[in-house]
Amino acid sequence: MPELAEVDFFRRRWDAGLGGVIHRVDLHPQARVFRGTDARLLERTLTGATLRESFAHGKQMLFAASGGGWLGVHLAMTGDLRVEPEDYAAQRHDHFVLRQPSRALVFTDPRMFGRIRFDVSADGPPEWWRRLPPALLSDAFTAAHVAAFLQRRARSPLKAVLLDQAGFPGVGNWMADEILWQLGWHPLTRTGALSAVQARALRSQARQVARGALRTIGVDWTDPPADTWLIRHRWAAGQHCPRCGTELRREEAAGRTTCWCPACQPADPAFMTTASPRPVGTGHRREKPLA
DNA sequence: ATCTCTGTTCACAA
DNA sequence: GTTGTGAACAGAGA
Repeated sequence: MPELAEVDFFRRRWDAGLGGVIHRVDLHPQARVFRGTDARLLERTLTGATLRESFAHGKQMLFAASGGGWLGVHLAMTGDLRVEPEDYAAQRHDHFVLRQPSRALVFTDPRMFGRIRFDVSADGPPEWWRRLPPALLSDAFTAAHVAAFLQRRARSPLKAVLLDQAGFPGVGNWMADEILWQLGWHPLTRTGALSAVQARALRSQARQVARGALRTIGVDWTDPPADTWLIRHRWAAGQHCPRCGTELRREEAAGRTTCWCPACQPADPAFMTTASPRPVGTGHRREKPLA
C-alpha cells in the first residue's frame, strides 16, 4: 500500500502510543514478517518498555523504546499500522500487536511482504537505519548526490531509476508516475539523456511531489488536488489527463504498471531506452505447465 | 476461473 | 559492474 507519505501517515497513527508502556506483545515468531529477526528478543525487550519516539525515512519506519529497543517496520505492498481498543482481538492477518493500557498498536499484512526488524542498542539507531540513503527532503539530497546516482543508472529508463530505493527512497509506483507527469517526461526516457539542468529539475520535482503528498496524504489521507496531480486519474484504464484531456496510457514499464499522458509526455525516439512497454490487462497468460 | 495490485529480492541472461 | 526479465513471496478484490 504505502509510499513515503502513506508511511508517514501510518507512523503518526502509532504515535498515539508514544510515552505509553507496553505491557504485552502478541506475535508468532515463525510468521514470515519476522524473517531475519529475533522475535523472541523483541518480545522480551519490549514487554514492559515504553515507546519513546518514531521516525520515517522513505518507506522505512523506526520506533525507539526504553531499554534500547529499536523496532523497524516496513509495510511493503499490503502492510498497515492501526490503533485499536485495548481489548482488541487480533484478526486473521494481524501479525504483531503491542498492547498498552489504553490501546493496541496493530501491524497487519495479508500478503506478508512487509517486514518487522528489531535491534537492541544503547548507542542509537541500528546500522541498517544509519545506512539509508539521503531522504528526498533532507539537506543531504543534494544536486550533486542526485547527479551521481543518475549517472550510475544512465542506461535505465527514468521510471526504473525513480523506483530505486537507493536513489529515491520512498518513491513508489504512483509517485514515480506523478513526478514524470508533472515534468512532462516519458517514463522510458533514458536517464543518461538528461542534461544537468534536467537532472536538477528531476530532483526538484521529486521533492515537490514528496512535500505535496506529505501535506495531504501524510496528514489526513486526503488526495492532492485532482486538477493538478495525476494521482487521482492513474488507477484505472480509460481515464483522462487532467492537464490536456487526452486519454492516459497504462502499460507495463520497468516491470510495473505505468500511467502517462501520451500528449504531455511524448516519446522522443532519440532519448528512449530500448525496452518497450507492454500492454496491461490484455491477458498475458502464463503457459500452462504440461500435465 | 482469471487477472490485477501503492514492494522487494533473487537467479539468470545479455 | 549494469540492466532486463521472470519468479517468488501470498492474499484480496474485480
